[in-house]
Amino acid sequence: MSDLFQALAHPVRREILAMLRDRAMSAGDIAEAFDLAKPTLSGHFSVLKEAGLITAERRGASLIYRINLSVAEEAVAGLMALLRVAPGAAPSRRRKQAGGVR
Amino acid sequence: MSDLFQALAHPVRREILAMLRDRAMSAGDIAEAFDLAKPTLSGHFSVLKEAGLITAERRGASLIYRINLSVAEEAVAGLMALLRVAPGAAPSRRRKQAGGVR
DNA sequence: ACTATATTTCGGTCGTTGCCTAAATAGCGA
DNA sequence: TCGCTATTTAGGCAACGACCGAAATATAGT
Repeated sequence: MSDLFQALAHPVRREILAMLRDRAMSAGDIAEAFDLAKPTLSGHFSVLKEAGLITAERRGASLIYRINLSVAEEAVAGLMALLRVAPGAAPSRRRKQAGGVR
Repeated sequence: MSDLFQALAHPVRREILAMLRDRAMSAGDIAEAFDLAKPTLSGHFSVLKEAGLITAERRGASLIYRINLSVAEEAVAGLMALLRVAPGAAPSRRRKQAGGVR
């Protein structure tokens, strides 16, 4: 779970996930979308793969990356569980929350 | 949005949010739950407050922290939008995803 | 005004992350 | 096998984040 949030913490990695959400792409194609060196992107791929958010498949000389939907959903579910917010929750209908201090 | 994910990236901060989800607590009370120095926790509070995830209210010499549900929901909504996963989504009913590479 | 309590701000250390260039690896076609 | 393309690994450096102890600030009570 911690790896998941860690992976999601970097804007470039989130953008990569958003791109892969549309379609599978090669490392090179993804890299072209950013103004960063290829090795830097490769490092980001590594973090995402380690977290399980993406998978790689070799196709010729290229590596095709795809998003792993089940893990992505796990991330969302984990965050919802942590904050205990309902899915389609409207502007917070004030679920029961113990007074605590006040 | 980036501040939100950044704030959620640290396990201690996530735990703080989970605690505050139950009830509002003073800085000291929260600090007691961790084996960390007070200044360290104070730094975490600062990050969470900056992200809008918590708010502080002074009560005597103490500072009472509360979670900000609407921002918490915004975080969940943001993650769902990024990954485009449905809320109660079962084990991924394979939404349409362009073939892209194959 | 002084003291005690609660919390933050300050200054510094240390490990990690993000980025780069250069070099290594992997696959493919001639 | 050689050469070409695609991508990763290695090495190094600057910036950042997390942590601590000490000092500063804020509030309340005496």
